[in-house]
Amino acid sequence: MRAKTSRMPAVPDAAVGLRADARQNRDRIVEVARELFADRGLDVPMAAIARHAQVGIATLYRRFPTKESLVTEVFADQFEACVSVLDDALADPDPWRGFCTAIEKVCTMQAVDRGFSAAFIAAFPDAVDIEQERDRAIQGFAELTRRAKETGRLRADFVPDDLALLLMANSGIIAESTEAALAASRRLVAYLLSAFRAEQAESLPSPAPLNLHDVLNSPASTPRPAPQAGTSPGDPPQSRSRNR
Amino acid sequence: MRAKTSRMPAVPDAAVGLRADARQNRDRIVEVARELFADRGLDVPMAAIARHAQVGIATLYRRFPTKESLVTEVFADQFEACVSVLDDALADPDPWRGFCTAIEKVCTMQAVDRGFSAAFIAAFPDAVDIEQERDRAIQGFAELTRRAKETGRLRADFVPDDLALLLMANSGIIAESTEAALAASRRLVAYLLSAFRAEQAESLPSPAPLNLHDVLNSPASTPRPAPQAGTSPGDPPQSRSRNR
DNA sequence: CGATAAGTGGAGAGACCTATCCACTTGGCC
DNA sequence: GGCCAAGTGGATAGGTCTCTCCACTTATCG
Repeated sequence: MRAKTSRMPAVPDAAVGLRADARQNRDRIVEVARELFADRGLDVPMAAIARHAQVGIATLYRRFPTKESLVTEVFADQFEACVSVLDDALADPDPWRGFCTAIEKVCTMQAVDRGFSAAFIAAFPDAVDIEQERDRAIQGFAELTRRAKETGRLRADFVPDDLALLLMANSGIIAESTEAALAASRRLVAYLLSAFRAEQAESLPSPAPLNLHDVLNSPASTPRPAPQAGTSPGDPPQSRSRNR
Repeated sequence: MRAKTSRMPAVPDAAVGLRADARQNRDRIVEVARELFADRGLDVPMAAIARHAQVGIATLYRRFPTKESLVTEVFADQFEACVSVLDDALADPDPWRGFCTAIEKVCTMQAVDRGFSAAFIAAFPDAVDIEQERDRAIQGFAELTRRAKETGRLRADFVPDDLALLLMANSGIIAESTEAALAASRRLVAYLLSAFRAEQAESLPSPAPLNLHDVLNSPASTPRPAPQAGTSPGDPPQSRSRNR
């Protein structure tokens, strides 16, 4: 399975029939977008991306019809990196160590890259090939969890969905500077890994509050226009005459 | 110190010289705002708040010249509730138990109220009276930490600023439904409290990554216009002639 | 009861942001 | 070289949002 080496750009699939200059532009767009997303978060305006990539907005939008599609493309390989972190973890002869380092690595990636964190937690609503990877990742982590429990180092009442908990918690750690975020994330992860160890099995409250599948998929806090409490239906004017 | 009973509206200070009807409106605005913030987050439009409170936007803005001021007002007493949670904790004869329940309570408040969570983490840039309370809270928590360590139940390398870590992490736990968020938060807190116990003192990475004082004060992820990557200075057009 | 300061609603100014349109350019094949 | 499909930039439409302005209404006090 997965014959292709799968790592690095390797022609992003959608950039095949493009004219040379067009492709160069496309590449620069993605590159610039990745950088901007990383340190300003997902809500940098499309205009800023275009400007930094030195193309017109139109060009940007022809290549990526919607902002979401750009986000998806940009983070597709970041997600793949996560998957390969998991592969490494599964390959580790010591499952507990694999478990710990996998979590540490992914959380570091999250802490270092604002946009990645947001995109990761938020939405890959379409992204077909990602969807596949995602399921593989979930299964892989379940397997890793099982093995780690088998060694007796991971507490028995840990559930794979707790990873969702951890990822969301870690995503809350967003400091002014990247360094601070990284340090904070590291300490949080250290605390949590310590809590995951089998030794102190003080009973935990509920078994599975958040679903890992959802966290890695459902649309959530993406650039989407935000909850919207305005003119939307279900917001009746409610009479209460006064004045006039 | 703090002679006044301090709990419940008790005339919010700024609503003293108001005409009867005006004051009624003001109260309704705050009440409605609290509800909306709680379940839709801080970015409900001012218009929606005005509509629900059945006043014109102008009224809303005369009472609260800026959205931030409304947010501040709304969460001032919620913050006070936190402070009193801390007082309770300090009054507990068992410091470790006080420590745990204080954290549990505050995190529950955060999980149950989207807006509170955001406002808490985010910004009280002006709010003079809050500032005072905040310092008191920080000192109080430091004292609680000290006592809890003294009992030997809290690990020695815990630092008060770790509360900032915990609060930010907990704020990352925002699910679709409030119940899910609550359950998730509870489990996260349980994990973390377990990690805070003295027994497993596996060494932690860095001592103090986030500053509690900043987390409770500095402007951050408030409704503020968002990072802004657009026309702002330091975003040069960068020549790269092509076309035209 | 009336005068008047206090209070009010809603239109709209000014910023942003995503996304579209269209007249113009240019790479690449003959 | 020249043709033309492929590619391009910038103006702008259309949507939000916060906050301002001003002509009108009403509580309150003598």
